[in-house]
Amino acid sequence: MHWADVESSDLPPEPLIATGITPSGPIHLGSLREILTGDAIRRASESGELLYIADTIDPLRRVYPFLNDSYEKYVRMPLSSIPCPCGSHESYADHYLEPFLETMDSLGIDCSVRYTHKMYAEGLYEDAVRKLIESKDKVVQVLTELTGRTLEGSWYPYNPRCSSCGLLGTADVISFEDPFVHYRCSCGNEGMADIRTDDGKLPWRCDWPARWWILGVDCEPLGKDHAASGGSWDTGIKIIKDIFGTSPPHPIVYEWIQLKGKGVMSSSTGVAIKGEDMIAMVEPEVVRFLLMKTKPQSHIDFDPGLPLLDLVEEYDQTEMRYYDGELEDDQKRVYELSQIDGIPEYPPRRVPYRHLVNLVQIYEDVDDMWEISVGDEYGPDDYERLNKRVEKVRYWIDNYAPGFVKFSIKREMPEVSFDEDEISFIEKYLSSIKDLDGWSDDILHSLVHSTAEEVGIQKGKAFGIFYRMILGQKRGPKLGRFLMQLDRRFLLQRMKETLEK
RNA sequence: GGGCCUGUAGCUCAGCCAGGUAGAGCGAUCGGCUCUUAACCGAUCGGCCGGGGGUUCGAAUCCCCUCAGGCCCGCCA
Repeated sequence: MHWADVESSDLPPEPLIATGITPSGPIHLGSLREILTGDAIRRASESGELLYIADTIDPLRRVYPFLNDSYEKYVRMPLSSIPCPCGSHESYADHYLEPFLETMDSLGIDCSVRYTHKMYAEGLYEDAVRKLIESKDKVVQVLTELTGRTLEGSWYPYNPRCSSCGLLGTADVISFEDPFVHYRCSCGNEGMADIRTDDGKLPWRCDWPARWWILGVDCEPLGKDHAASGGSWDTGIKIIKDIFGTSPPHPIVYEWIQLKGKGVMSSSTGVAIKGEDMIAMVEPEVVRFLLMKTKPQSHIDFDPGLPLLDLVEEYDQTEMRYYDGELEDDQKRVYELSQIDGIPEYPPRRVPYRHLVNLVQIYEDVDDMWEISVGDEYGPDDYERLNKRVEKVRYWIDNYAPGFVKFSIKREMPEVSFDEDEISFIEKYLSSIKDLDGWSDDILHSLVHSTAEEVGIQKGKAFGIFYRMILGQKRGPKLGRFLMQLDRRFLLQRMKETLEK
């Protein structure tokens, strides 16, 4: 049974699944794992709802490396109240959230988005805050017991936001006169926070169980950092049981995704691939595939370089086998859970990604590529799919491909020279193919061998001639196939030109 | 010190939850083809399932112990 089906069998038929993020920086593939894990569970359940809770009231922790120094003054201010870094979004939080929400949409994730600053502003937290404040001693006891630390005397299960400086966590609570929390801020301001509004927030360890209680959460994927003993998951369980009197959600602990050779993905260190980047380099189905085929508790070493091609190829192959009926149940399920918008009625035909890496560098224009190279083998229905994949391949080549896969056809004769042997090779080869009717990969390829033998030069040298003449570099794509992709007149013309020099 | 996860073919992993003849992809080798790469097709090679013990007619799978690796564990989230 697929992991998503196993997990959902432990849940009520219509579970409420919650996941969340603090949008303090670019949102990366690791966060995609959280929401996609939730999405898989939702799909595996008969029906149910998936929530994406953006912790927008959370304060900016520090000036991250990707921010400029002007953000110093916003440290400790809620992300929803900080100006957008680029100026075109409503807030700092939206700046990072918006592209990610678009990515989630492209991935076919059906969820409703909640913003914690709005949840507080709408008064959703009122009862929870009151309960926690009234049970303060009990809360302190839980946190002390489970975390093994002692809380400061000034600790309070509610952090007011100072009405003067706008910062969170800088005020000491003096008293609670329902529904107002009286506080004194380190900036000198004294004020009152209304727990029915977003005048303040709960500290994380209280906020999390409060959410479960308020929303009635049945299931929540959580990163392994939360799951460590004495962590916020442990304390959350105890708080929801003892203070709110209900049960905690069913947890699904997921492992981190590492960037091959660079360590764990993390927004704050910049070791990360943004969600947007993922769907820019491969189809969204492939992104889902990566996460659906891997159990949440296994860590993933993601390598966006050459191994990315293996991933795409594996997806294509799984897809073909799905329609051939060759897949085992689990693999079938992986394929189904990887789809964006239902399972295609007919098997989608895709030009192999690996092959496109070459074609894309030969043809600037997709229509030329279609016309000259792939159109014969594929039908009109495949054109749109090709077009999309070509965009992905281009993005990959520009951003993640290793240098040796890159080349460009030189429209003008490159600055290269050839010795006598090479010239006579070109002459012989040219005269062989000039009047040849049936060009094919094999013929062009084996002709290189036979011609090289006739002229008496090394074969490696013979192959190199073409790359130097056409690409201006020593190596290039597999030759027979490559020459076939070129415009025939261009190839002949280039060879003649070389001889004339 | 505590927690979670992972050790299965050269590499990446599936199989473990519901015990019943050890799998896939990639790589390698060979052939197709006197044949560069990052293509294709076919075949072959490759593993006392980290180690030890237990349960069982039977263990990669369940239980206990052990070794190795990864990550997490002040506050905050």
